[in-house]
Amino acid sequence: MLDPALLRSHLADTAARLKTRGYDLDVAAIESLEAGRKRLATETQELQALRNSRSKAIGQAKAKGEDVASIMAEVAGIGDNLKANETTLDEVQSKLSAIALGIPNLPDATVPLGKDENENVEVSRWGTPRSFDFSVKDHVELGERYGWLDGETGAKLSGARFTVLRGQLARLHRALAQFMLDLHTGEHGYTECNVPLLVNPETMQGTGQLPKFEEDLFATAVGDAKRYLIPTAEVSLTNLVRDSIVEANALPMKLTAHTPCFRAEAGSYGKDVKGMIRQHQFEKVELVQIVEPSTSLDALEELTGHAEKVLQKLELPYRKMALCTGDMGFAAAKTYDLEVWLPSQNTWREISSCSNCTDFQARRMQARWRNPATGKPELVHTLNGSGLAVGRCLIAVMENNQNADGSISVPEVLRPYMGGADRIA
RNA sequence: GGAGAGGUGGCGGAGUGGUCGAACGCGCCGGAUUCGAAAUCCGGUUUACGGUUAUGCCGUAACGUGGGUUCGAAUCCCACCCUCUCCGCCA
Repeated sequence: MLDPALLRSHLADTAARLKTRGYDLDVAAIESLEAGRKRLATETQELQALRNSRSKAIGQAKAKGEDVASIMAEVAGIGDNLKANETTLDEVQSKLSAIALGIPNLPDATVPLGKDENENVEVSRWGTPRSFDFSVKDHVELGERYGWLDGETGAKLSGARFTVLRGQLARLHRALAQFMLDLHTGEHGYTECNVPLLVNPETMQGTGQLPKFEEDLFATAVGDAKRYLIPTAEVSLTNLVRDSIVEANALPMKLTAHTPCFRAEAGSYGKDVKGMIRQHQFEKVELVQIVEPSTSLDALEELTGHAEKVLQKLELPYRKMALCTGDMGFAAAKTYDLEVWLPSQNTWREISSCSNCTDFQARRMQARWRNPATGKPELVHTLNGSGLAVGRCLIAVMENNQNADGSISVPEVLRPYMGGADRIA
């Protein structure tokens, strides 16, 4: 959520900034609702003040044993007026808040302007795509060869976009997740968390998935309780500080978790249908930081570096992209994507997305810290990033490390997790 | 699933219809005392929104959530959520 003050006092400017990310703010609707809200709020408060003072007078009169009939008569009509006013005010406020919950974050000033992914800016590149002296296979072919990767059975069990992994490939998948967690906890200072995968609607609203993107989520309903499967551990980790005030010395808070992620992938029909690039269920090691507002831009650089470190240690070539205003996610003020090289597609594919959400999620969550300078609770800034998507990372390792005979070399850093094996076949 | 207890300010904990935004204690902040500290004493110590002759003052709202009764609700009624204890079941 944006600061409501922006919608009251700097509406035109805010609309212009949102326009750069392709969002059309309904300025006229907000102006008229806002005018009504202010008038109704003032009137309601005046009526309440009147009622309170009269009621108090009744109490005092009664205490002295005086007759209260005349005051009672005087106050009789207030209640109905007040109720009508409050009802209308509630309606106006819920309309305003429905609008507010649907407005994306404002882009940071350093974000390149652009309308879609074609205008993202390459910031840096690491490693060199390997040149093969044989014809490269994609991960599906490499995986099916040994019965490691089985999309057909996945479809039998659950439908399209589900995959079964077996044997050495399943182990390599686990090794990747373990390696990532160990790296982030051991060298980058993150605290490992094990978090709920099913969360309530309040939690989903806190990070911005609800109310706008419900169709992207898998939902469950047991009795009257509605819960959603997390599309990313960002949801659970970030909401750890929902409705709380953290002390300054607890910041920055650096959290990581390895979880399955569930995405409905509505609207992506026909995209990446083959293999395990785009699945309804995949695993990810997530990085989240809760920081003091003044440090969040630096924290984004740091957090992105932590994700990059995984790729570097795995010796996978990648490039770092600064997303343009038109391509950023709903909650993000600034985002870097990491794209890994996939030989079979002869292109770069997203494997991590690291965002600074500034106070956007914090405001939705009422997540605050006590600023020693003011002594007051103030909103924190939240950041998140994939470090990394395990399934896509597995694909990248398979394809980049494949040998002419179809075997796959195990990256040095994963060997301890693979019983010392240097290749799987 | 059955039975019971409870949800109040940073924490503990009073408060069962009328100056209750809320006693008291702890914690925290400022001051006094002290060479300094401890102890002691005095004062202060929630948040949001609105208005202001604004480093202050005034109004409104908030005692799990949402409704209801009432001139007036932390207090009474209803529904829901959550926590705890015991029993059952269970990885």
